[in-house]
Amino acid sequence: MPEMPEVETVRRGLAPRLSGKTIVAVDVRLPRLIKNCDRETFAAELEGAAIVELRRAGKGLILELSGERALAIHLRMTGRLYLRSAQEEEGKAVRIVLTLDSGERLIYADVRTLGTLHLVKLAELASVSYLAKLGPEPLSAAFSLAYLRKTLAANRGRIKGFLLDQSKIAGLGNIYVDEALHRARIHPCRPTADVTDAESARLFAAINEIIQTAIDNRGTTFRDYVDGEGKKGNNQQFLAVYGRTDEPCPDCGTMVRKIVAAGRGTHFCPRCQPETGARNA
DNA sequence: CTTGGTTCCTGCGTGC
DNA sequence: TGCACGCAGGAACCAA
Repeated sequence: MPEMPEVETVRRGLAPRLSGKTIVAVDVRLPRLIKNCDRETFAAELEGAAIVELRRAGKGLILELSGERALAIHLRMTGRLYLRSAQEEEGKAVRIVLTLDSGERLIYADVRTLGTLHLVKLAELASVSYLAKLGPEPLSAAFSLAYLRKTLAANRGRIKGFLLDQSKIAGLGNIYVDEALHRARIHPCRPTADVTDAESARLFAAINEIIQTAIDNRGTTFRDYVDGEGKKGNNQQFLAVYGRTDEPCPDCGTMVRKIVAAGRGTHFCPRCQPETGARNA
């Protein structure tokens, strides 16, 4: 499940290897992944296009092309974007292949086929729904403690759903939300409006630390994620609660519990993250 | 306006 | 050993 650190790792790996190359052939094997045009238009517009750069916005990848075009790619759950030489095997569940003038192939693979591709004019990138309403990103200047406090106070839901909402904070997904809440010692079902100043300060630091560590470790491979070279991440060994149901909390030894919150599997330590939140005040 | 529930999709783990 | 079933979850969509 690629979140911001995984998508950023893919971007960093691929960007220097894609810049300046030209797409010479397009092989669309699953057209339904292309959301805003048919496969013929997709192929016709991409063939001959040069790659200017690869950018990222939240969990989205944006391949900026010559001719004021852009290809927006969202990996969703099991999407993979990686480069293969002409000789290498293409891998499994390959859905779209872009062959470059170097002979390399930029491969989009996706087991569960929930990923999306939008080919748009550069000026119309904001019309891609998931790019239109992104909040500030962790580690950016726009993501400040003041912003977090103000937005938490204005929201009426619970903290787990709030942190998953890309319009509030861009780039967090289920793994890093659980990890950040654990580090901040906040119960996932806590109403956002009840979060104290001390807790919001802990949460602010936790989000930035968790995301920075995950980027440093080239992302978390829980099941499917691989980087632009097809390699797994290293961050999974540093997870405290995600995927560790009934294992001891690394901080206190209490067994990690799993519940459903905001419709997602949610992992937390009942001792470090008590329901009231008053214990650590 | 907000927020919660449902749906999409397929491989894998579980249990009988 | 084989098979049915539930689960994984980001975002669109709909309903209240």
